[in-house]
Amino acid sequence: MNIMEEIKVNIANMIYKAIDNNQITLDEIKEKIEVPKDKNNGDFSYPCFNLAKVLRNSPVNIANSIKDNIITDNSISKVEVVNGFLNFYLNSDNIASEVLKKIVEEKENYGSTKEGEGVNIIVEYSSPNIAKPFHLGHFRNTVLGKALYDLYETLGYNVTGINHLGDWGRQFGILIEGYRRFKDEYNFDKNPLEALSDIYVRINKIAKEDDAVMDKARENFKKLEQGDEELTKLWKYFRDISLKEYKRIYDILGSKFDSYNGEAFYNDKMEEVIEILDKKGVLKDSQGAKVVEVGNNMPPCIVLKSNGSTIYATRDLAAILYRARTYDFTKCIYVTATEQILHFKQIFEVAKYLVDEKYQKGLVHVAYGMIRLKTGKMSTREGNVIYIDELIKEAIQKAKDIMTAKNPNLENIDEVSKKIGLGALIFNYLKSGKNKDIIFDLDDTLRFDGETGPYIQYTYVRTKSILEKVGFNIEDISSDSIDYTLLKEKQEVELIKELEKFESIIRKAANEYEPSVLARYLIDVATAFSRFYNECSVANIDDENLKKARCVLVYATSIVIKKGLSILGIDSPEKM
RNA sequence: GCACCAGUAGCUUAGCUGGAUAGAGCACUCGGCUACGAACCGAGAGGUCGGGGAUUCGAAUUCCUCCUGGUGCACCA
Repeated sequence: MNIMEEIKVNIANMIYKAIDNNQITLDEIKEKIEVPKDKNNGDFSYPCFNLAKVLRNSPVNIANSIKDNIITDNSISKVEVVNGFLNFYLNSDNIASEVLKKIVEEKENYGSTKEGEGVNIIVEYSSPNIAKPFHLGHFRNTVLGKALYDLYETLGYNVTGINHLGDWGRQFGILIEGYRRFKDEYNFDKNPLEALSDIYVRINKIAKEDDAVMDKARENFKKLEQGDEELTKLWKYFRDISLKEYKRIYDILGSKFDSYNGEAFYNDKMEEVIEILDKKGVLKDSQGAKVVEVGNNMPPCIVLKSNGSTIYATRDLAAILYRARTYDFTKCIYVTATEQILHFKQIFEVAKYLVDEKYQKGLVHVAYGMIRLKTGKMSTREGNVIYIDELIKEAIQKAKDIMTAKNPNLENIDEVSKKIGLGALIFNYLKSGKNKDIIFDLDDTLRFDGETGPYIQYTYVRTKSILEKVGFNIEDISSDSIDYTLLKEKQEVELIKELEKFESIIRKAANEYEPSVLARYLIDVATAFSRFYNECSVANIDDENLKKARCVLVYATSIVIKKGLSILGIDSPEKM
């Protein structure tokens, strides 16, 4: 339990004793205690309105009576009654030393816990359909999934990242058809993925108007599924080209995968799924296809198409079975766009028949909003997309331009501009809730001021800059020798309270599958530090004891920012 | 038509297990570099929390209804 949580429990106990009425339980009190939005109303607040009925008295009288009877310890500096709220002000001396001692002791491990030890979690993310270049949609997915991966890992879980490549399906029948027709028109040595994608766009246009082409595509895929040698070779070629290009981008983004087993991997694992479903008697014929009813106003889940072919749902079901056996997961998280909500609802229902309840209940779909252009939805087939490669290049170039203007003598300017450019890009896609659709706007995406990645990175650079100037080294200090009660300025206390939240923020972000919680928190930390920085000098003061205490505070801030950004997939440069 | 998501300041948004004056950032106006880095900080202006009803001592938050936008609704993934 972290520091504030302990204090909250403590306060609940004090109120419980002060009320001394057996109609109110300790848990009820604890549940009602809240953190006031306005800091002027204290650190914790207990609204007394709901007591009015039980105690047959006015909220204000009740609050006053609690205030008169309460016995506080030295963690509380003041109790006040305002409009029926009982407000508690904490003794900041205690918090300062508890928080900073903890950070000095734990260093880079601050914020990490072991609560997930021995628990297996799968995060399936990125999962691009191969033969298509990486675009903004993939980017949002990849960045979100990577953050979830790291959030759970920080909480001690044993996390497995799976890239469920879209490397199977009728689209390959189409692509093969296109490749046969147009391959001679392209230079596959130079930019193979671009060539493939162009072919894919072209053949799709033709297939749209010519049913014969679509029939041919279906036939191709059917053959591929049956293991046709020539087609398998082609398929492997497409896959290799694509994966090579994706891995280049994953490397840039710092995302890690423990498995690239995509849909094709399950080609020989679907038969068992069909058998199990059949044995359980839930497989039904419907208009020539084999389906499983899932109820709840949902259309049935198609498991075999009327031509006997499998479908993506079949592969996802095979994956659930395989993963339950292979990874013994407690949670299996799927990161995809909102369009697939129905699909996952369906297969999660069907999973009831395949795996134990433990696994079925652990299936989680994390859906995120679409990224659209001002002109409408992105579509590879329509050739109307933002390619991530180009966007990254633009971001890095802009960072470099700014740095050559502001800090022309910086060493490693290329390396740093890469970190800043990517920081801006990644942060932009993680800072708001995942449910929100995003309408792409280049100027907005590449902002560097205000609530952005570079703002937080800049704050980190300032912490390092101070520590460098005073020659601070964490290894040299012993925490006991430092008087943290000297940190009394408003800005110091606020900053310390922000740093204290780190662990509970990580937990909240993970529980809600919402990295934006962490992203927004880092803005708060950076803002609190900037205010401190503006008001409280560290290097230029005479009081050596105060200087030491402030140095630790600066150090502690640097730890939290660097680690927080790293979870989001953003590097912290030492200088910029 | 049915289901899910979203609608908060000019723009991007936080707050949504009900609590005190709805917080930020961008843009705008004003102030702060002979300063540990101004990619910063402070102040100001800007809000019918999509509309209407209900529940409640109290609603941006819960419920109902309507409007707008997005997405999905059987052999694509």
